[in-house]
Amino acid sequence: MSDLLERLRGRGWRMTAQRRVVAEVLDGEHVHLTADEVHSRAVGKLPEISRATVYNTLGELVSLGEVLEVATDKRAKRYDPNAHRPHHHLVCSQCGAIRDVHPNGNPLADLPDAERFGFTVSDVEVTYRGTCPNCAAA
Amino acid sequence: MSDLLERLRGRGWRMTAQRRVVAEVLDGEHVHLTADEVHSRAVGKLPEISRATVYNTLGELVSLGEVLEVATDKRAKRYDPNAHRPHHHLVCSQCGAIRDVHPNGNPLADLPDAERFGFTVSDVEVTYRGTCPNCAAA
DNA sequence: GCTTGACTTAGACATTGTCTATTGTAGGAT
DNA sequence: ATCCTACAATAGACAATGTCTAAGTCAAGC
Ligand SMILES: [Mn+2]
Ligand SMILES: [Mn+2]
Ligand SMILES: [Zn+2]
Ligand SMILES: [Zn+2]
Repeated sequence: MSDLLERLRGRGWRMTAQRRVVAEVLDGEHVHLTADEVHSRAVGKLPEISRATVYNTLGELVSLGEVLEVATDKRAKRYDPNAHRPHHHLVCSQCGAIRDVHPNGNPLADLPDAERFGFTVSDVEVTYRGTCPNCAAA
Repeated sequence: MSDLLERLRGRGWRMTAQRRVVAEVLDGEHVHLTADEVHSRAVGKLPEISRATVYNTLGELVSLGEVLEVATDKRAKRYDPNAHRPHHHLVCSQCGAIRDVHPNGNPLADLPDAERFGFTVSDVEVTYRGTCPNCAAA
């Protein structure tokens, strides 16, 4: 995720301790944290960071296209740093675990013209739901 | 939607004015209202109905499988009375208009085993995004 | 090292959702 | 028809999530 920091510097971002910490927290695979989860973890690394800064930074990262907002959970938005490799999500209905998945085919092509109601369709989001191995064992 | 009221009576529901009004508000095609939108419209028909009752009634309808919660909008849950005919959604990114759509194929079959991480996958939700004819004209 | 405008902060406020204690009533019993 | 009572509705407190503002701070260019 240091390449992210590079890109952001290139876009004129001031590199503050807060932004570095948010970027660190978002680093990794299958990361889909809520804003307050990002805040908690950020506080672990930089105790004085505020909620407002976390919300601001996440909002900026989304505007820049470096992070995606996903709605897999019907309560809070989740923030996904895996913005540069298109993918969908598989969610455990019991524990909420989320994995990135790459289905075959192109779901966009499966929407017939007759079902488009004159819309220009540009994007599709697929959420699979089920039970993860951990929850199935229990 | 009077068949809905019949089914609910069959399930032991007391028929109150409030529940009738919520059912009326949810009647129709392509209806995907937030709880507070349901409340506003219900107030138009029965001014003294409370927010709590609307939330309670919607929650019960969801538990009974008569209404679906959908997460097409990343802020509030939306309530969909079209629970008995499986479908997906097409959303205008600008004005938020939502249409029910029926894509070809079975997206569940498009998720390879290697991409299931040991989950038992039971359901899939597809959200198409684009621009509606109204917003395109403006 | 200054300066300055971008950044951070605390906390108020807004929206969405949940819960409880009290009051009301639908629908069966009489 | 009236009474009873368990179920339902209500007001409003509380919780969770998200937005905004005014004031203080500091990264980065000079
Ligand atoms: Mn993801
Ligand atoms: Mn629908
Ligand atoms: Zn699980
Ligand atoms: Zn539109």
